[in-house]
Amino acid sequence: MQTHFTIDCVILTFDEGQLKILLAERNEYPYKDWWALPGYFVNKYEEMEDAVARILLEMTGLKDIYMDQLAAFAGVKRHPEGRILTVAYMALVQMDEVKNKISSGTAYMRQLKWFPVTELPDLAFDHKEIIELSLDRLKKSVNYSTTPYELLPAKFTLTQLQQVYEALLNKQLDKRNFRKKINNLGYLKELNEFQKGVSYRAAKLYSFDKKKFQKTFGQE
Amino acid sequence: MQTHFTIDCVILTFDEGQLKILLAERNEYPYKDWWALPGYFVNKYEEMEDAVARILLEMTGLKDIYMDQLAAFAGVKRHPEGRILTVAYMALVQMDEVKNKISSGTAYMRQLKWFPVTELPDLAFDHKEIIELSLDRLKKSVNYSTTPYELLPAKFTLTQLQQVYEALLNKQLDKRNFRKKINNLGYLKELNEFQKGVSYRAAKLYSFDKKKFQKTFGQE
DNA sequence: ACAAAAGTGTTCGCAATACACCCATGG
DNA sequence: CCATGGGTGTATTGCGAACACTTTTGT
Repeated sequence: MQTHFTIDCVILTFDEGQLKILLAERNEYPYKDWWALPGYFVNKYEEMEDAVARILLEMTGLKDIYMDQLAAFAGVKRHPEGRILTVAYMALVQMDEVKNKISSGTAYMRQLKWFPVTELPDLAFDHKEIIELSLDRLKKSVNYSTTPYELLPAKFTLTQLQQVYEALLNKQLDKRNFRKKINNLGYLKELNEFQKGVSYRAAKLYSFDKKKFQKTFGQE
Repeated sequence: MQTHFTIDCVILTFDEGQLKILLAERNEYPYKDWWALPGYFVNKYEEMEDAVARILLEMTGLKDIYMDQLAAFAGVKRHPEGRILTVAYMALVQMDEVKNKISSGTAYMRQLKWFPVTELPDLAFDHKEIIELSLDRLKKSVNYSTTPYELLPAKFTLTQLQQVYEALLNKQLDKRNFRKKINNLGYLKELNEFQKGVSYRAAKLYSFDKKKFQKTFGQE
């Protein structure tokens, strides 16, 4: 009547025009040497939310990141020792904020690496399925949530925003239509600042006004 | 590192113009005499999906019903014996098909009863939260899924369909606009049959063409 | 001057909304 | 003949989709 209980973390970011996911190379059986989602066991007297934060920190070095529950996976045959129930959580992070903080503080994995979601390696357990579910969920959330802005730095160009949309929706968008739509959203602030360090016309920077978003959407 | 593991079932139907949920009166501590979602423990070597079907059958007498995973709930303090992780599943059923089959085959609960979701009793554990999550999820699915038709008998009137939409969305809809929209969906079949036993003009019956729905929506 | 990406408007069709009356039936 | 719900159309508005050229900047 009891089961082992783990948390797995789907950590996504946007980098080099692509959605990327953070994977760990396992250093333990089963699936030694395979790539897998960062995850570990929940402690006996630990609240699930606390476990999520702890495991995220131990496995990746990241903290203070909001994680959303995806689903529970509980195949009896997932692991030779018997059922391991895992609850998958998903987080969106900004590459700039995170890239120097990533570190695996555990011997249970050998290294961490970002993979474009379009070029995933073979994955341990049912982790491929978990990732696909998370991408599906994200796709549905693009137009109703803060999803795109969680993947971008605080100041971003409209082209970057469009690339995020395109990566999430997995299709190309028309530039003029996209910008028209974005203009009507009402929760983007046009800054008087421009992109730097590019060898072509610098784009204007925008920021996301979370308060306005919540007012117009009534929470989310 | 191990946890108790249960399944809880959110079973919804549409009856007397209202969304209703099937609840069980507990006959065991903790929360003896409280109303709760039908649910029970998963066996050690049992796949989660099998457990869902078994528990649904044992607790309610229902079988061959598709259940969708909602989420996992795992508060350490939910139960005096320590953590009980529960995975909540949701099903939509048609009252006509189901009303004579409902029976609790377990001493662990005293009776089963349908409650309008707008008039819930006090609930055991965090079951209120689970129900609210399921209603949220349903609301989002109304326009993109077969949700409304799973709650209705095979033949239904447009007014019934509108009532289902209204109950799910929790707001009133305009009759003419609703019917126009429904007409454009393309996956409803107008039958040459009429409502019976009403003391006013009988409404035409319609049926849901699942194949057409899947063709136009590409699965769901 | 060239390469690269920024930025910008119009037209069309569809879908959502608002809104009120007559019709058919059973009792 | 009356009560009850069934059934119907039009005008307006906003949004999504299609579509191509000029401007700015750094090198």
